[in-house]
Amino acid sequence: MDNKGAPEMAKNYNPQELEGEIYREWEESGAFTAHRVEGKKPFTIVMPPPNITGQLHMGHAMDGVLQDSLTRYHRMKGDPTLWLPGTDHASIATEVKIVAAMAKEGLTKQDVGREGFLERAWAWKKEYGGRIVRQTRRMGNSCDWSRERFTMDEGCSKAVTEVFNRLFEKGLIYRGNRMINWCPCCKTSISDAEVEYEEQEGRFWHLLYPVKETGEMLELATTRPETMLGDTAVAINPEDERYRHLHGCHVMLPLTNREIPIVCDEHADMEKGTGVVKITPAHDPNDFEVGLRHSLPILRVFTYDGHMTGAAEKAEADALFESGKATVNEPRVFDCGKYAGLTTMEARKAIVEDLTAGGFLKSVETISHEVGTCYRCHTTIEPMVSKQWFVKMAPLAEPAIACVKDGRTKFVPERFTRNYLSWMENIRDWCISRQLWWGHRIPAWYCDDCGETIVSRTAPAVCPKCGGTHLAQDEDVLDTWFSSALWPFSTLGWPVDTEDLRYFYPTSVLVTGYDIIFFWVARMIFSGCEQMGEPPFHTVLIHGLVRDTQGRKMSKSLGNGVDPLEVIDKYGADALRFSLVMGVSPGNDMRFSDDKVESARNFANKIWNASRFVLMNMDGAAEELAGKTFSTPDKWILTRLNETVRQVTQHFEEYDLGLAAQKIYDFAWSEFCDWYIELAKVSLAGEGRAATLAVLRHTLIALLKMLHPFMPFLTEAVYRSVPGTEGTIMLSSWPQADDALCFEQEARQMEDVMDVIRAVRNLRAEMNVAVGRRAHLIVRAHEGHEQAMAEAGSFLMRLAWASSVSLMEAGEAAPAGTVSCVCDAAEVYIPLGDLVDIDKEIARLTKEADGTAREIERAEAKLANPGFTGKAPAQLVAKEREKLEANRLKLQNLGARIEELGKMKA
RNA sequence: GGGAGCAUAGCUCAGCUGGGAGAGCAUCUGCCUUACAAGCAGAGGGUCACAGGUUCGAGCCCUGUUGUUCCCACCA
Repeated sequence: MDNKGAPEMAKNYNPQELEGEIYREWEESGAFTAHRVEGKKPFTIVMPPPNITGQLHMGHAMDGVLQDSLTRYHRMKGDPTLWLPGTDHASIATEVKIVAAMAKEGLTKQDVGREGFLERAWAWKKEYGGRIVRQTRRMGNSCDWSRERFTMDEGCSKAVTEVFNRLFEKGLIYRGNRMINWCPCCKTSISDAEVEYEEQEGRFWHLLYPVKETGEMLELATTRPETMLGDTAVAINPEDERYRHLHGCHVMLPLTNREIPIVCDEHADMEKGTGVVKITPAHDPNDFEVGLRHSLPILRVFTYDGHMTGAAEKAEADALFESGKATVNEPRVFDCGKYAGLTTMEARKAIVEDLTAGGFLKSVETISHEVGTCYRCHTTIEPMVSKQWFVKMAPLAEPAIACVKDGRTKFVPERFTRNYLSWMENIRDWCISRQLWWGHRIPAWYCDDCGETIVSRTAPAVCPKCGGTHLAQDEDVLDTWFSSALWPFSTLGWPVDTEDLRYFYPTSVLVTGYDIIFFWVARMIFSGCEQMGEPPFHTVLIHGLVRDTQGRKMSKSLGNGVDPLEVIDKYGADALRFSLVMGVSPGNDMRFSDDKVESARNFANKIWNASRFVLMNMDGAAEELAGKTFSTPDKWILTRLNETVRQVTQHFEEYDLGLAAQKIYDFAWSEFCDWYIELAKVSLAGEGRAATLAVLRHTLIALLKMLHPFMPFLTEAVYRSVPGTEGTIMLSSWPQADDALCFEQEARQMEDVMDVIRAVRNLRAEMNVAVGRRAHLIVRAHEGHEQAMAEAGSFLMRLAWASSVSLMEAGEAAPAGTVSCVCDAAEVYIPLGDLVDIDKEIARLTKEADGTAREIERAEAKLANPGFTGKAPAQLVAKEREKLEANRLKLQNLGARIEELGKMKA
């Protein structure tokens, strides 16, 4: 790319004309492609792969902007930078969508079969994965598309198989009958992390179970009376004096006439209710544990699709036992008889009715309690005993805890560390098998002949145990998070020892929302520690959720989601990007509103026009700073720029992107545009033109560079038009703070002049003097500011709308018929003829004098305090003294002026 | 039951290791001043939730209270 001259620039920035073209050029030129440079430390981010369920939403947009900003910043700093993109097959979420889509055609999974279903799934992936990638491009994200991955591509699938085998070989993966969370709607198990608890109103049924030995009625309470058919015991606390006489006794389970034991178990809490609790090992996690401790039968009464079991289910289970294939903890099944086939809710109603009729219901109470629901479909979760694959977590959690505790992995903001640790420290085994079709099929085969389980990297031909050939692969697939857990290294080539893997792993920063710390971040950390020997990233940058204008979560069902593409169409990608970072702080939610995008768009336009001004004046020539003599405004803006570069860089280093954006915004608008460009108009007309052109160019370039990570398109478009620039701004160098371009003293002097200008503007506005009415200014410089004020004339003319400026000697009497303002560096008199009202003028100045007097009083009190002068930093005390002196002087000047006016009046 | 966040201008939010409170939007006034009306120059508007404490000094640190949001937890 050769950047030459300024093209005709439109009066308003028009992003639509530029963005697509610029992105194409970036991509075609290979600017996004990461290159390994031996000896240089890389900066790596792996993109949290969006689900291929649909399209990107605002949350993705923000997530992407943060990552792209960091990526672009590091690329400009010269780090070999890789941002690796990809998508996630999202097993359950996608399957649910496809099933719903098929339902519209009147088809079910069974209708099309596994093969047919997977065909549809891949077609879905092609369509929606492609859409997501297109959206990501439109956001301007500079990811390395040559390294794009998909969780189910060949490499990632190999990684999954490899990890499964390794963990199995180490005994960290096992299969067994355990209590799992069953979603009767999705018809699959889900992990603990996938259960969302919702507060629901429920009932508390107080039941009466007759004790066989004593004939008394034992009262207990339950929220789920329909589970009672599966009760295999009643528990009391061994310490409970109330029931000591019942140790070793039995109850007759109502409606079934089944005799079940009364067991003593710590689980029964004496403080709660009657201290008696029914035990249903097949349908309650606690009861399952109690059942294990007391070797109670596990009796299932629900089918996997939410109905009561009957004769058929019972026969099936019995056959399993008879064939000897039932494994440990395999549940028996109860034939619910008259309730068989009812849904659990129907059964509840019927059972409660029957209990009432039989005199077994004592009372009903309304309560509100937390109910577990499926995070995908929000159906109430049914705890079930089921044969599933699990990852043994305790050994894996250990190093994952250690690396966060010893700081090898840090959370930003830090408070999420505690969250992570408490989860990891209390982790339970992870149920990884899913009764779904879309996903990585579990690499386990079962021998029909001898029942052997074979876990293998490739499909075995014969059973290693019996030599039989009747092998069938496990029907289930893995939890979608099993493959995303490997993302930081599977995407770099693992298990193959690739150069990318060696160079880019561990990655630098992981950027994601706090809502998936448990699902994903935690699992990546323990997977990285286990497979790679070191955690997958050194920093986890956590951001909040994007909410709507009313603070609600954006969601499909509420219909309050905002499509990033629509916003881009209307305001441009840069405006959207900027609105998603400006003023947000790490870890906190933000509200999205059109107002924010609009103001970001306005900012983009401001930059565009400031650039237009600079380029117009440059007229194609690239003035350099070297050898120039700078004016005071030149030195001021260079000093301010220097400070801004320093601060912005620091904010980037600390991941405070919101503050970085804010600093750039303030500098660009309030200092560069509002002041420097206006001041520059003066010197551009005079002999300082070349120097000012050089400073304008220098400052503009630095500003564009700092802004580039947030507004890549605009800054690129302008940068190319700046004479003397080469190539793309993307690959230009990040600005450096430079002490040689720091002029503190002149900068202060400039601020003094700006003060005077503000005071005059203020005065004029207060007196309603139109800009068109130019006025003569008489300036009386205060001691030490004579030189500065002598030089300030031209600036006052232009920025304070003076017709002429004259200087007054210190001792000279103030002119009559003027209004005045008193600043630190000078006082200014403005003859405004008939606009001047001496009484009003006296009142105005008196008010200001009063304020100044109060200010002096405050400072005096502070300085009289030995605590302050003794303990506060010397610099601060000095500053306070300086301020006091200045105010004393000001008060004196104001007093003199008021007195003068008083005499004039008389 | 534990833990965390938030509470600052009318609204949405910033505020770095404590040293006289800021922005955007909205409101009001005056301006098409030759980069920009998507703009310019001004103005008004805050007991920084409440109560204590530490400190010479607290929006910021500590304790408690209230309100609010969220996370975790096997309260049958």
